[in-house]
Amino acid sequence: MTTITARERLINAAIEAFAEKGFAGTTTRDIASRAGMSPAAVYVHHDSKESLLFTVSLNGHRSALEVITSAAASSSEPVQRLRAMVYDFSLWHADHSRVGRIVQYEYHALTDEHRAEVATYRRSIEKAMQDALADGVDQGALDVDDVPGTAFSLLSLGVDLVRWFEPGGSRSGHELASLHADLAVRMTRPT
Amino acid sequence: MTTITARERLINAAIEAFAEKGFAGTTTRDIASRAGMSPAAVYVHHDSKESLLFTVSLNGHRSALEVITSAAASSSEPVQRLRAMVYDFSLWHADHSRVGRIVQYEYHALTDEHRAEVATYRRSIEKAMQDALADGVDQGALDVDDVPGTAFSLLSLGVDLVRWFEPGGSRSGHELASLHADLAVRMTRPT
DNA sequence: TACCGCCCTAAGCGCTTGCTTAGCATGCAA
DNA sequence: TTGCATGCTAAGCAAGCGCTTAGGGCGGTA
Repeated sequence: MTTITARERLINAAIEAFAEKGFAGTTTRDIASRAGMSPAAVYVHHDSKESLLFTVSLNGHRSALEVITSAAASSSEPVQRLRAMVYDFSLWHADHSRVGRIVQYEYHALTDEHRAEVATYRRSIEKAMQDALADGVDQGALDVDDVPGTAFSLLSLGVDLVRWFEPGGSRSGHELASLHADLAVRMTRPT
Repeated sequence: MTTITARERLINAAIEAFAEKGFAGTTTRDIASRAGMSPAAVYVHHDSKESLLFTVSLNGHRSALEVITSAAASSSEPVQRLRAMVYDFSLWHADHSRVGRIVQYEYHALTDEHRAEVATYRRSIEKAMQDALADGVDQGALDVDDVPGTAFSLLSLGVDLVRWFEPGGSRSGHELASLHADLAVRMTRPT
């Protein structure tokens, strides 16, 4: 059986609140009441509002990196691998649009130290996509003029989902992930 | 000669502040001091903090719509027109990354009435891109499976620039706009 | 000199903020 | 029964918030 600790309940409450109102627009009282606790309870389990943000952001970055890394390892055939990476990365952003919104839009609200720590994950994500494109070009399976720029653009498609995606909307996460994967193949298809 | 009124100075200060710290994270005292005025001066020229945001957001939406509309009118040849639209839209987001950030990320901070007003501009922008793709398909010059989805994805490339673009960075707005235009052509190229 | 209209500010009001402090209830060990 | 650790809260502090009020300074007209 899974027990949710008070600490985790507060983290889940913070995810809801930060995604809905932004970090600066969220009060610690709001987080506490979403978790069904008193305002002081936040500080029993967490150091500060910013450390709650860091926890959410760090977990989110780790999760996103893991998704794209395991997609990269799923195949050695360049087109199939690219498909899997774009599909899974976009699907992650649809399935975790609230965490994703915090990861992307509250990045600047982290302290300098915390932002630096999280930045290493971002670079790893970019590198994974660049490596997949470069390898595909080397193997002659993909045609890409600007590897870093194309890699960044492919990630942008997924990241931008968090700006507007809502579960239950007119398009499912799977549909959007398929669309992005198709576009990725078109973008890198040899003539 | 161009005179900048106190009202405009406050708007420019608000653009700086909102883009840097977000709407909720910005104080009216910060806006006033950036404009070299006292805190009370904000309310001499503007009704509220939110009405300042609305002014910035509305101007930004109008400007972006104008850019993509005139690009759409620049050519009747589908590939050239698509290139122009993607290029200009992305370049606008690079050149106006601070206003663009406010337009995109503070959309939810508007009042319901103001958000509804601004939403009409967003729909017009999406429609312009969809129409350009649909017309290109009709003329047989473009191959697009999912017109609304592809249109949205092309706009995403430009919009996502505001998340990270800084003038003086490693890539210029023109370089990024060229990249996006190239990718757009690849995405819609017939086999 | 007297007056007006325009811009702007000093001061502050009522409220909310992140966070702290002091202490209470519960359960377990001896 | 006593002692103590654990997990929480009531109350509140200093600071900062959006916004208002009352009035000062100044250029132009007469």
